Amino acid sequence: MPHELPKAYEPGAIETRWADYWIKEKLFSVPTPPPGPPSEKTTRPVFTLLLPPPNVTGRLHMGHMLNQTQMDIIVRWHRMRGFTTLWLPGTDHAGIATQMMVERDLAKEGKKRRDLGREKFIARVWEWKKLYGGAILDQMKRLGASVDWDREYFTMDENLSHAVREVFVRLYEEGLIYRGKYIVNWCPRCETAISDLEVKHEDVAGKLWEIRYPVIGTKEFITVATTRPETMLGDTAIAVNARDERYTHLHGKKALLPLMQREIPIITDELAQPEFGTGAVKVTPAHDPNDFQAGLRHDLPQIDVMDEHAHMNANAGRYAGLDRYEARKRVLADLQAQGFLAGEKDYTIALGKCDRCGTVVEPRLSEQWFIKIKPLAERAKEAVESGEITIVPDNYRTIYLNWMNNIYDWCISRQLWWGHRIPAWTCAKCKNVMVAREAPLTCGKCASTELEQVSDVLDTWFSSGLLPVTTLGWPEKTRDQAVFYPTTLLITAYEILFFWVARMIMFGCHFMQGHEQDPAIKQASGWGDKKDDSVPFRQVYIHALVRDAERQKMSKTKGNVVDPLDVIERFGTDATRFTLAAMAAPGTDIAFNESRTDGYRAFANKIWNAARFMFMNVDRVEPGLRPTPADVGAGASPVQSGIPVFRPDTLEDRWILSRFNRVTADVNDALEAYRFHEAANRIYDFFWGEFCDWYLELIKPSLNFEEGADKTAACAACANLVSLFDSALRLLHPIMPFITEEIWQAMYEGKPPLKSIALAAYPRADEKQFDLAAETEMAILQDLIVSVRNLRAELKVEPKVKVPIEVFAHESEIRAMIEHNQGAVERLANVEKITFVETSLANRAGARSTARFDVHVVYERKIDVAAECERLKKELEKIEKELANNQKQLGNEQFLAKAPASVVEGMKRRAVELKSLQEKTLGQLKGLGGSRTT
RNA sequence: GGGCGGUUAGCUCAGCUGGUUAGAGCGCCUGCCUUACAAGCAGGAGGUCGCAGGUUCGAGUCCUGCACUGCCCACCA
Repeated sequence: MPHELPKAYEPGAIETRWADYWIKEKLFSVPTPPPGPPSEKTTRPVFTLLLPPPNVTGRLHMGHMLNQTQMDIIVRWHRMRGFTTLWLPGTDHAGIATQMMVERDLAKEGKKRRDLGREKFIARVWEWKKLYGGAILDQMKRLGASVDWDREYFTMDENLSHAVREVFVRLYEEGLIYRGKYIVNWCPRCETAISDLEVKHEDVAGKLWEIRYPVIGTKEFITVATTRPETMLGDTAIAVNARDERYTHLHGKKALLPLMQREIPIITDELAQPEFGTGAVKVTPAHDPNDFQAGLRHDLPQIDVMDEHAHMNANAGRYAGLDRYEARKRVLADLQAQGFLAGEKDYTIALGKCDRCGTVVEPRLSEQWFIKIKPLAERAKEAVESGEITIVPDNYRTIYLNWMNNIYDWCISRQLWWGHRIPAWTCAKCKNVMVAREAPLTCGKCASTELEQVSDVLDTWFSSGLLPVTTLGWPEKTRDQAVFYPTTLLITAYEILFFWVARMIMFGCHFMQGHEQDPAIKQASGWGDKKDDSVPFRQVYIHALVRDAERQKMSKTKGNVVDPLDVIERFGTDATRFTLAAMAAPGTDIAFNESRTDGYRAFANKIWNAARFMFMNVDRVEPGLRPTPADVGAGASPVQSGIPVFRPDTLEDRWILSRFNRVTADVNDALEAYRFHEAANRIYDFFWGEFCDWYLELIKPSLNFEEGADKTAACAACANLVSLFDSALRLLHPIMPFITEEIWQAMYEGKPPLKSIALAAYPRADEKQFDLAAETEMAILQDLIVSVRNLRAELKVEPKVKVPIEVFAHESEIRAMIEHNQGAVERLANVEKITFVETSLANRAGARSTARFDVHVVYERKIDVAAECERLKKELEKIEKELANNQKQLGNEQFLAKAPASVVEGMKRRAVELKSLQEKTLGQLKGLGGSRTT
């Protein structure tokens, strides 16, 4: 074994080397399972996971890293447990986001996209994509994400685009896609419609203005309130509530719109609520969704007073050309001057802003394409209600269902250039619009050949919502689909629960329903009995957001973005992954804290040095020893797979074997429930706190031929050490893939039985290896050693001085056990000699007692008597407080009657212990000449 | 306006279905370069679990109210 390893672990070179190796060897590629009769290989369980596709021109941030770390842990874990494991990577063309970046780039040259024209602009975006696209995938490689790189996709790949067109046409034919002129959210900067989800509301201090409209034929005015006075230029009515008696006399009358001198009717409509403001409301059908609906009810004209830049247009009369806010100022000034402004109040408004660029969104009347969402939502709701899809943690289930219940039609058209173009054509002559799979040659209505494709593209989420079906070959019926659909799991952040997860469920259920596999394909794939399932995945795990150390959301504008690559550079990928795993308790956001990562870098170093220890000793004792290929990869029980079988002989062997199996059980359970922090912490505590701190220390004499150990014993210790180390590495591998691979490969001196530890079997707990007796005995031994160390510190014994101790064992078995492990006590507690005595040592100074033994360090104390008295008093106080509590409980008949026997029993045992401790501490205090003051 | 979280040691966080003495990492204090590891080892200090009630033999854990804090959803002028 290679013992010439550097003393400190340097992750950088090692990590990039293995990352490259995994890719070069195509270790994580999953070819389509071969046709033919099912073989053992093809009947293994399948695990499929779709990577939430990052934006093609994006850069890795902490959120990605958390997301990918969790996925990689789950994926590696499944792979090691023998699943056929497919993790599908890809990138999203990210319509608006990418277009914005290129526009910004163009702006540096002083150009706008319209200067280039559509075709040239798109060519430029593709260039940009070539240049910057996929950078994030390279970054993923650095994380060790074990995806199938041979199946990488891009949402604008030809096959995916084809599927998108097919979906559009089908939905249109089913009447689920329609086109119409409605009020949509319009971003004047992006010059496109955006969906409700892409609008972020923000409470800002605004004003509520009251405007008086003269009622024609009277001397009265009717006063309305508005937060957007500039839209009054497009008013086509005033509404009052029919129940509102204040306005009964005005029903049917007309008002004169100030500034525009237009006559508008006073109508009655539920839109106006008597409780609010003056009870009268201006109706602007072209600029407000509610007014729009009211307009339809009353057949009101729609007067659009703004253009796509939110500048006033010709309909705004002399305000034409002004920006909306400039127009607002002028309108207000004019109203004021003419005496129509009745009041101004402070008012908090929820201002809608474009999710992408932050520009204030303007409700705008325009021709758009929509998906009739309710029919799709029904099935998507059912899929979750029925448990076909489970959402973890389950509070997101409610959130999801709520959203589905209150869903509105989805505006899918965007006035952008970058994206999937809508497969619809307009006839230049008769304006007929045709939706088709391929460009039609002639107009279906007037036979004209002057047809032009609709210029809009689709919302990015339209294509990403289809990924589970399209990446596996839909609309064809492929073997991949038969095998891998439905995917098993989706891991994502809650931010995109509605944007993406909900849409995938809607689309997946809709398009896979009845998309029965050709029986021949099913049969040939060897997966024939798979239930026909339309859901895109069976489980969704929602994880938290990564925030900065101050819990702030990371954002570029705040400048508090932690660059994961920077962290990786300084601490290593393994340590960074471990940090994210260890902090990822379900439910709460993660405040990323570098000091934790620093701690886990130390953990990696600890593992490294434990490995060095192993290599050094094996080399010295039995250089030929190395793991044997025996069971690697077969899913054999832990500790026994792949290595010289672990043969417990000594107490520490039995103990560590038992502990390993318990930890293994816990880790598997934790991963099953996505309790990453628990899995990580269990391994950490085991490896450092038990394996390194105790086991390695305890086997040193055997390895060094001390305390009567002969060659056989030394070899046995080496074999067990190698065995256990191999298992521990496999247990840790999903979280820290690099260091485990490095050490594992080194153990096999470059000739491993498998190409990678990633393909080896994951440890499984064997309950037969649980050894309660060994754990109990070991606990006593540890307790004894710690007690002596404790006493040494109190007595201020020089570190190098070995001291004699006296031990009174309360039971003969305990005495025998301690005698048997005498060497360990002497070494680990720096003890010269152990003398067993037959009477209690409790009242002596420099003594300590537990339920199982009393121990006394024989040393002439040079202690500060006063300080020691203080300590004892404090100790006593604590004991007595607990005792009082304890006695109270035990004196309570209700408790005795109702509490489970084991609890009562424990309480009684504790009472005895506490009383004896109290007595002994008092004795010590007296021995020191102290008295109790409490 | 609805809904959902959080509040535990100086800092960052664990604590699953209520049960004997509430844990970890970092930081802090004391002492050690003990031939795997000073990125280490040994020992230690530090918490009335946000506040107030309630349920229970028993509450950090369950219920109610309050306070502070964060987030999501929402077409009311």
